[in-house]
Amino acid sequence: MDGPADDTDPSPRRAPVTLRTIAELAGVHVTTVSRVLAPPAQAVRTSSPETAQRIREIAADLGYRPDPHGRALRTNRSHLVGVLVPRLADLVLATVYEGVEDAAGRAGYSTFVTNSQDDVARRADRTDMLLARRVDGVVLGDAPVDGSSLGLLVERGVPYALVSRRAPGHPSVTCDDLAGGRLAAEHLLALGHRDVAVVAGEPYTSTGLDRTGGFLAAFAEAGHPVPDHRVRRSGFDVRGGREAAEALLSTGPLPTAVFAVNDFAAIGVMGAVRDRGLTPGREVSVVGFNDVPLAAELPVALTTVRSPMHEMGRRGFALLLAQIEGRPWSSELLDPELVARASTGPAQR
Amino acid sequence: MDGPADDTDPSPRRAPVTLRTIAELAGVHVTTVSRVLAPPAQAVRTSSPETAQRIREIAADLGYRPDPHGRALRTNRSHLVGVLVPRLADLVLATVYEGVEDAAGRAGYSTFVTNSQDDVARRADRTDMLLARRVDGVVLGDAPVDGSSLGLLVERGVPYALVSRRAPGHPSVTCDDLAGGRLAAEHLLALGHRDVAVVAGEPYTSTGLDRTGGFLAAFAEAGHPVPDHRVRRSGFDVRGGREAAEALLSTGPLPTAVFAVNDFAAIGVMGAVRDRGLTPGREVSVVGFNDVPLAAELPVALTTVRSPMHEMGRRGFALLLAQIEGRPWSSELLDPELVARASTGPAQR
DNA sequence: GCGCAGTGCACAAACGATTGGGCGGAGTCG
DNA sequence: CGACTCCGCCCAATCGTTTGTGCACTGCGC
Repeated sequence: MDGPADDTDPSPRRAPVTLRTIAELAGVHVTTVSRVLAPPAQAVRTSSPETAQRIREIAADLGYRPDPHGRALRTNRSHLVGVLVPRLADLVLATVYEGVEDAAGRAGYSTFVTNSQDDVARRADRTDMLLARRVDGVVLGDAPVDGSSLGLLVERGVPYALVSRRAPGHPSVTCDDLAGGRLAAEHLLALGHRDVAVVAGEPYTSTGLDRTGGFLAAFAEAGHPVPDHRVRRSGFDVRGGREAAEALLSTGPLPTAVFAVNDFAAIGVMGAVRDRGLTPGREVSVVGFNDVPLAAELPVALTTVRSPMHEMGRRGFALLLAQIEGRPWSSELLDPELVARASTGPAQR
Repeated sequence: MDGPADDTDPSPRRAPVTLRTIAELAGVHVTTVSRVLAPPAQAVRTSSPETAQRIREIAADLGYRPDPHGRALRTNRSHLVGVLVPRLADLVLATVYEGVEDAAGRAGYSTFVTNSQDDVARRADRTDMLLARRVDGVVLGDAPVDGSSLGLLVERGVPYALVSRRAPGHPSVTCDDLAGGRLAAEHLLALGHRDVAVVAGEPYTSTGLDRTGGFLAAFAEAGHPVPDHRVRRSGFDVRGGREAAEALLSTGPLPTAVFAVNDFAAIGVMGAVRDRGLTPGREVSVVGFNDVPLAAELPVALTTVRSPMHEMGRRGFALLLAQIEGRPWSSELLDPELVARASTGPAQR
């Protein structure tokens, strides 16, 4: 269709502008240029105002951008961070990543993001790739709750921060999922629901565990413990939610409400509910988690617990940066918020 | 919660292993090591089998990974490519990106991905950032159909490839969207639909334009031209589809079918249909585009035109790589495929 | 007039990898 | 036995940046 570029190459990748280019034009040594152009913070041995001004003008004219490889080689700082997520096609993690990238960009860092697919071998492989790229640190959005898989990083002394999923003893920024589970429970309790079921997510994730845990604790404390057979593990996607819901809805009496630990799983639950000729929010209430934009737009708008996904990403990067720069830091727990919509209503019996 | 790391730093980021480390252990010069470890393709001036073997063993033992910065500095090749997408939180582009990353990884490249938000200023800013990082090329998933915004790349002589959206005269790998629009039209025509509407996407994208164009052409050729007021631009997300559908459904007689150029927009259309007390697939048929995984899982499974998103990403990278390596290349058009589901049925009057 | 401090630069050595060139030694051939 | 070839390896320069140190000059105080 287009064919190879003809050989009268229009722009032969013109010679890059380096410190030396500028130094020659300004009639000074590269050292001087380097010092002038360095961030003001470390401005020792400064030049005369006129020289500095002249150098800055030339640099701006030529559109000088320091070569990150030269810099990295010399300083042993790549200004690169790796980001590991289960799947980028998962809207939740994609949003978290946007937050990471946002904060990283502001701090002069670039990010590599890659999918681990929640697979042990692949995670190791991708981590290895990131380290080979000499990243300054790693943001992990896919950590299993037992903290396994962190060994390689710890061993190499590479800073890391967990986001979305936490693991005890490791730096993390997560949503307060226990509190979030409770919010969902309190909402359903207030609506009169006593006989409920939980689509609990993957048991190796703190998100699944904590949200389920908070929910169950609140029901137990209210005097309505949820029996084990009403709790079922699931994937975090639509199919996972649907499958779990089908199992939960087909055994014994119908629960009056279902809590799914993820919005997409909740969408799957609604599908299963509808398949049985029922309407979400009437015969069976459904609560999700995360409040993805889609949730508000569904035919039956989804009641859900909003988690600050973007914010988690931003703070996760900040936590990582604090470690990289040797500043004090601490893990964070961000507040969830209940958003009541049409998919929940008074318990019907 | 965790506090700063205590000062008995467990692993002081142990000294990295370089060519010199290996050379000293093997009792040879770094040059020799470098040549032994270079990809076999350029194996000139090779060493004796014994030396090579010894070097390779030491390298493997020490887990040597060449420093990409040193290499980039010397070779002027960073093995880095940039990827620009409108939004990573858009499942379609996230999937395309997975394809790019997949192919890039196999070829020894790493990728920076970043959101342009379809905003001119932001796109320029992000492109600039990518160039500052010295990428070897750029994959563009957000190109406007008029090819504007490509100036900076052309001017700098940086190779690029368009994916998902094409622009005449620029290298691209896209779905044959014209054919895809026709597929949707033929499906509806076969079901007896004559009075249809189109949710057309953004007019600055080839995806919106071509899918709409193919659809309209097929209806016109069948003798049932679609009047202008039945075609409405829209965003590519649920909200955009819903808004466009509300406008289309509220003027004049109800169309018997709606074609949305994107699955999420189609979900919005289904929401609007339902809001009017109608059922998708009965009173109003709905066709989407892309076949995202969610489409099959919806309460009313969505009829849609499948586009090879992952494949587009992989081939897009291959197209870029061919340019980087100076091999011949050409743009590609991948075949779409109709997937009929419950959201379409015979025309009802 | 001399010493001294301070200013404004320059010099040079790294960081890790690649690569053209050179140099001994062994093998080949006449 | 000498010349030539080729093998196997080393030398040194280079990419662009940062940074510790040194040097010349100015101006000041005594």
